[in-house]
Amino acid sequence: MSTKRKILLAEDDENLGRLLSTFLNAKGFEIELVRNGKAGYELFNNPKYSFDLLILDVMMPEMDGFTLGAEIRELDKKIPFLYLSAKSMKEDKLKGFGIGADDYITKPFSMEELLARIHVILKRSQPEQKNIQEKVLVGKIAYEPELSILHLNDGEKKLTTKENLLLRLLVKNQNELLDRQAALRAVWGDDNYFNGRSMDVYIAKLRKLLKDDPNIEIMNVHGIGFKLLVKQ
Amino acid sequence: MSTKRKILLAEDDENLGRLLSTFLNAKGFEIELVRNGKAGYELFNNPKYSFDLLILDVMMPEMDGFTLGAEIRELDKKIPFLYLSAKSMKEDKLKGFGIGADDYITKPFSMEELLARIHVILKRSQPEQKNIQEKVLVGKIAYEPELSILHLNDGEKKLTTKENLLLRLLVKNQNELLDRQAALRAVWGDDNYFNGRSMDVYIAKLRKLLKDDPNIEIMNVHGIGFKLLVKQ
DNA sequence: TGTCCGTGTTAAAAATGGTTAACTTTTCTG
DNA sequence: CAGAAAAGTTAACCATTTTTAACACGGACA
Repeated sequence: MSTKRKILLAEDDENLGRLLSTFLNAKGFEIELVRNGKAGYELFNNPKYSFDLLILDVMMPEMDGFTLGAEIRELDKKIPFLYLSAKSMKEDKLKGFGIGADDYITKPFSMEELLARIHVILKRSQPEQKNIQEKVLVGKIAYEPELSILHLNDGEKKLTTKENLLLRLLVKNQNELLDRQAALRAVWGDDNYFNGRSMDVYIAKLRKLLKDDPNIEIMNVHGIGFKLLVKQ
Repeated sequence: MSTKRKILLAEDDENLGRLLSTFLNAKGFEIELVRNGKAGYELFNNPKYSFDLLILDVMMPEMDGFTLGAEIRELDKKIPFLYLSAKSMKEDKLKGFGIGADDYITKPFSMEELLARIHVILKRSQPEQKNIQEKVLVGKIAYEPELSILHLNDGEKKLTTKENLLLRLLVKNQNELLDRQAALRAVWGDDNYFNGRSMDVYIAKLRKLLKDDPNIEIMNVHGIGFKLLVKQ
């Protein structure tokens, strides 16, 4: 659905840099790591790159984080950035916020807290383009997940909540395996036997609906899950 | 230019409450102070008030800050709130962010830092000014929640108390899910069976009124709640 | 090759929701 | 204060959605 968020990480401590980079990568972000302020500025300025968020260490060689943040803020009034710093004094924090930072995290911190704070910032800074209009094409069939509508040959079909949740998952994993248990937890909240049977019923319903396009098939992978196949 | 920002402060510590209240007041905010979670919920829910930001203590009598935050988040997906807490453990912070808080500040903290963080939050959450104003446009229909008036094609319609409370909630969560139980508690005070049926009756009434604009739809999410869809 | 387990399918049961109208309570007004 | 009007609740009935049951089938594997 949504593309990967890109983060510019400026951190001179090799270990911390690698650690953060790996962690955030595993959490679904794309990370560019630089080791000093100057490199950070140049990468930010490089038109080949564009970022959703910057994470800046305060104490760095070449150019410190405060200076870097200030220069970047002059170039871009909106781009969110946060500071990581061992400097926990009130004055430093206020300086950071004064420059226009969105957060100021003092070391040591937990990775999870950093992640939570990143999510807060991204949530608030994304233009909240509620894409209610969004239409996806599944083979020849138009599908509007937000509105739970499937455009079939003989008119629109309004999907029920469960039909919609399940189809959305399948579509998200188009041509890839959708794990049975994962789907159950996502749609039914729990993967017990009865919910499993319920899901099988819904798979049958969706198959009937999707018969509209002969190139679509919901394939079962015995004991593992389902795969929404869209040929050619 | 812009009117004073309104903050709901829920803090049971008399001293801290007074201190914060005075400080933020001096900084140009309008503060409503309550001394426990229940009072906070009621004030937030009171249609005579509307806030730009909530500051919640975590440990409070009657209803703790985590519960309060969670209940409020069900009623309003957008309103920013932050926690103040003596609990500095990672798990508590993550719980706070998990509920949907915009920040989690551990005591003791400096007033200036709090102020800086408030500004960050307000800066980022301003654009989409979702807070209900004098007049809101729901699709093509003008709605004045303060006056309980809906401007329809064939003149004004004065809403009843319940109609207005329910519509106001739906509008606040435009295009997002409004949880059934949360709505019941907010409008009827209790989510028993009969109130549920009553609400269904009111949903029907609102649907009839909103038929004026064919792009508006109150969608049911089976067993979960309702969603006011405004297509465009 | 027979037996288990997971899946396909259909039908019926159960739960939830939509709507209308009767009924009760509250508010207004002469 | 009585009666009417408005608001809100409950009841009844029907529709839709979801779950459960029943039976059939087919692949995996001893």
